[in-house]
Amino acid sequence: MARPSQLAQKRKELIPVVAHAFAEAGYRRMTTAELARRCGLRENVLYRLWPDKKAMFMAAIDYVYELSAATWRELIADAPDPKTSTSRLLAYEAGHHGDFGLYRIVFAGLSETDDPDIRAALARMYEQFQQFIRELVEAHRDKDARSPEPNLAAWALIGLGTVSNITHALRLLNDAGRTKLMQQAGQCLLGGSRPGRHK
Amino acid sequence: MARPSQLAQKRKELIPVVAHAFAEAGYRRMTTAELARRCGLRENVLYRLWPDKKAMFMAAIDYVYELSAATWRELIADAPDPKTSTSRLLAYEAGHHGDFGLYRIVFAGLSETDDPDIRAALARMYEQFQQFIRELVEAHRDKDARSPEPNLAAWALIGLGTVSNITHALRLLNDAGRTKLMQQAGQCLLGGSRPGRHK
DNA sequence: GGATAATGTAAGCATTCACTTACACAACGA
DNA sequence: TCGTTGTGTAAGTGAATGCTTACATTATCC
Repeated sequence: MARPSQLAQKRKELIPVVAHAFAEAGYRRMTTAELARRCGLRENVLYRLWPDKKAMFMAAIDYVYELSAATWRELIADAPDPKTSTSRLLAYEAGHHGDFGLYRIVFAGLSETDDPDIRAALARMYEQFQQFIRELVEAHRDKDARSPEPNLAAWALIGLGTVSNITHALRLLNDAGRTKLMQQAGQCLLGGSRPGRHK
Repeated sequence: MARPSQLAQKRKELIPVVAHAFAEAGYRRMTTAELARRCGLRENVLYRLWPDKKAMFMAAIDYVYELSAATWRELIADAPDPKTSTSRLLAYEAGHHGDFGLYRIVFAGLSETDDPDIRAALARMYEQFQQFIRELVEAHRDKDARSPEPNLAAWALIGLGTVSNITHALRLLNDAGRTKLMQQAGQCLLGGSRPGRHK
C-alpha cells in the first residue's frame, strides 16, 4: 500500500466552489469543464471525487443547508430572547441571503424533481430548514396567539424567504421593500407581537 | 399574394403544448426536437413560429399567467363577497395548482435570470400576479386589521403558494397538509378573520 | 390557370458536453 | 530501493442539440 487518499478532504475543500458555480449557472448550464476550471484542476480529477455531475450537484445541495444553518446559529447564538432571534433572522434573510445566491441551487434543483435522488436531497434540505425554523417559532410563540400552528408557520416563513429571493432576483423589490416584507409578514406569521415592533 | 399566413393562430394553438413540455422537463432539458414531436410537426416549422428556443420559453411564461388569471377570475366570478373569493383561491391553490404543474416553468426560469429577456418576462408575470392578489387583499381587508399592508400581504401570499407547490413537488406535505397551510397562513396574512373560519 | 407565398418533409451541420482513456510522475510502505 | 498506489496532464469520443438548408407540395389570389 502507498499514499493515503486525500479525496475526502479535497471534496470538502471544493464543495463551496462547486456550490457557487451551480448557483450561478444552474444545474444544466454549468459544465463539468467549467466546474473543473474553477476548482483549479482537470475534469478528470473531478470525476475521481464524485462519480458523476449529479453527485456534484447533490453535494452542493447538502452544502446549502449546512452553510445556512451554521450562519443562522451564529446569528442567534447571543440573542437575549427568542423574539430577538427571529427578528434577526428575518432581517438577515431579507438582506443577505441573496449575496451568496445559494437559493439558486434550489431553483435549479426544483426543475429536476423527477430525478428521485435530487428530489430526495432537496426534500432532506427542506425538512431540516423547516425543523430549524419550527423550533424557533415554538420558542417565540406566545400562549394566546391566534396564528398558524408552528409547523405551518415555519413553512410559510420559508415561502416568505423564497419570495424575498425571487423579488430580489427579478428586481421587483429593493432592499428596503424586502426588509419591510420580511418584518411585517414575518411578525404576522410568528404571532405574539405587532408588526414592526422589533428591529 | 397567396395563402394568408396562419402562423399567429398556430402559435396560439401550440403554446399550451409548449408550456406543458417546458413545465415537465425545464428549459434546458426540453429539446427542440421533443418540442416539435409533441406539437406534431417538424423542428423546422417550430422555428418559423418562434425565432429561437428562448422565445418559445418566454411565450410559455406569458401563458402561465394568462391561464392562471383566467382560472382565478372564473373561480371568483360568482363569489358573494371578497372573503369567499380569497378563501376559494387559497383552497384552489393548495389543491389544484400542482395538477398542471406550470409553476415548474417559473422554477426553470429562475435559473435563467441572468438573461435579461427571461428575467423581464418573469418579472412581468410576477407583477401581474401580485397586482391581482393585492386587489383581492384590499377588497378583503377589514379596517382595523393588524396585518401586513396589502402590497406586502400579496407578496407573502405568492410565497405561500410557492411553498405549497414546493412541498407538493417534494412530497413533504400531502393535500390535507397543504390545504391547512394555505388556510391558516393565508387567513393570517389576509387579516380580518380567524384562521379556519371559511372553507 | 399560373404566379406567388405558405406549408410539409428530410437531411445535415457545427458545436457542446458529460465522461473516458492513456500515460507520466510522485509519494508512501516494505 | 522497489513496487504499489494515488495524483496531474492531455487528448479524445460518441452522443445530443440548437438551428439551418434544400426542396417538394399545396393553397390562395389575380
